Amino acid sequence: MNAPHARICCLDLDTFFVSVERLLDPSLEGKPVIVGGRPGSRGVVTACSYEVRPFGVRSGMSLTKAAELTPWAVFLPTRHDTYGPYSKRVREIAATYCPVIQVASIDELYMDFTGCENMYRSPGDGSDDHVILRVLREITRSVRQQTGLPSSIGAGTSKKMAKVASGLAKPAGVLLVPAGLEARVLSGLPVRKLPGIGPVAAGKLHALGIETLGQVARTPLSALRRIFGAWAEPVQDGAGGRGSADLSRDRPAFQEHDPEGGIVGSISNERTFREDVRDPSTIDRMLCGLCERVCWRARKRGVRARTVTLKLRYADFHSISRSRTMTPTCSELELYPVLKDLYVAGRTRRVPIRLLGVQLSNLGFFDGQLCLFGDSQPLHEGVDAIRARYGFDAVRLATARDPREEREDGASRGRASG
DNA sequence: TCTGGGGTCCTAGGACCC
DNA sequence: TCTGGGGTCCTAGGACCC
Repeated sequence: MNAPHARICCLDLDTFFVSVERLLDPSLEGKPVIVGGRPGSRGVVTACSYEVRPFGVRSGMSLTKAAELTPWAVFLPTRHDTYGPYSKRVREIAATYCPVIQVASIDELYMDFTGCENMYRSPGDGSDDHVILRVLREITRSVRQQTGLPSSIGAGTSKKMAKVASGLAKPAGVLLVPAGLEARVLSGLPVRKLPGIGPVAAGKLHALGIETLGQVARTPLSALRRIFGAWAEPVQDGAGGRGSADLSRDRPAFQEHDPEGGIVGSISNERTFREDVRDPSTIDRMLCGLCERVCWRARKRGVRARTVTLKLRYADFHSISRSRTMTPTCSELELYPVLKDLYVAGRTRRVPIRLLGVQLSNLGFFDGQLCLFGDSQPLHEGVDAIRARYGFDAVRLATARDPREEREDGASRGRASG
């Protein structure tokens, strides 16, 4: 068994959504930019530029809070459809350098350069680690030249080490943690730096006086089990710089650039209302619209679901879910009545509703040629054919249509023709 | 810190079967 | 009829990631 080398690399696009917005509007370059939505809306920061970080703005923070901290920032809506092609292009560039790639998310991918050192060695190169470092710098240069996007790469002996290193390398840097030096790099870092330690676990660790990854590495496993359960060992290994280096073993990552193309275990859509809602017809319309949308996405992927789940969040943020497992389906005509049942069963409080969500899980592939829906098959085929050409909103169930939308449509048509 | 939307995985209890 | 244990499925909730 050969000793491990730092050949697992994590490429992470710096402030990805902001960077794409700047490519599309160069006047944003150098300005404080926050992507997520208008400051008044009920949303969170999905990405923010380095200009606003000294003021405390972070992704995940409410837009209201972000607007308090940096009212002078440029606030942009998140345009998810826009970013995918850039992500795909970066992936293609990485693939020209490395044979083994695992896509982790829209702005993050892993590469395994094990055995590639000699392929890249040129006269005058030093150690194998130096060869890899040179290649990684070349990759970030290529990404910048070919897409305009800044990126950082971390390298280490495991995925977790590479991920942490990429964070330390930002912005626009490359950092390789040589085999054997992991603990030295990690031991002083705050516990939140390790993937898998979130706000809740960090709070429990702090309560025990544990602040750094070095302390986590020295904490008895039994104590960590009480906090992390089944994850205790991977977390402690990670804190010590050990961990999985296998890019193939994990489930194939969800491919966000091609939202309907990946293999996923569930399909869900949820929506927060602009204002908390009591009106039953508004709730009904949202429920129907969400049901249509997840069913449409399932049919596009060729899957049916055995389980449907309704998610409901009250105005006071208390959330519940109600699910039912049944004969596999991807027809809104079958699922909508089930969802209404689940809603009636789950809506036990009189508090207004903040959010509704619908999730399909227990997915299985079906053969598109089979008669799936009985009498309603021609209907679904017709609806989906129209949507394939004109988009989801081209056809809607009557329940999902908002009478106000129709008035607005009419008004805008009136303006356009007048 | 008045908190989006898309996912993944784990836990724990109860039903049901052998 | 009572009792026990193990396995699997379903349901509900929650932590975490980007």
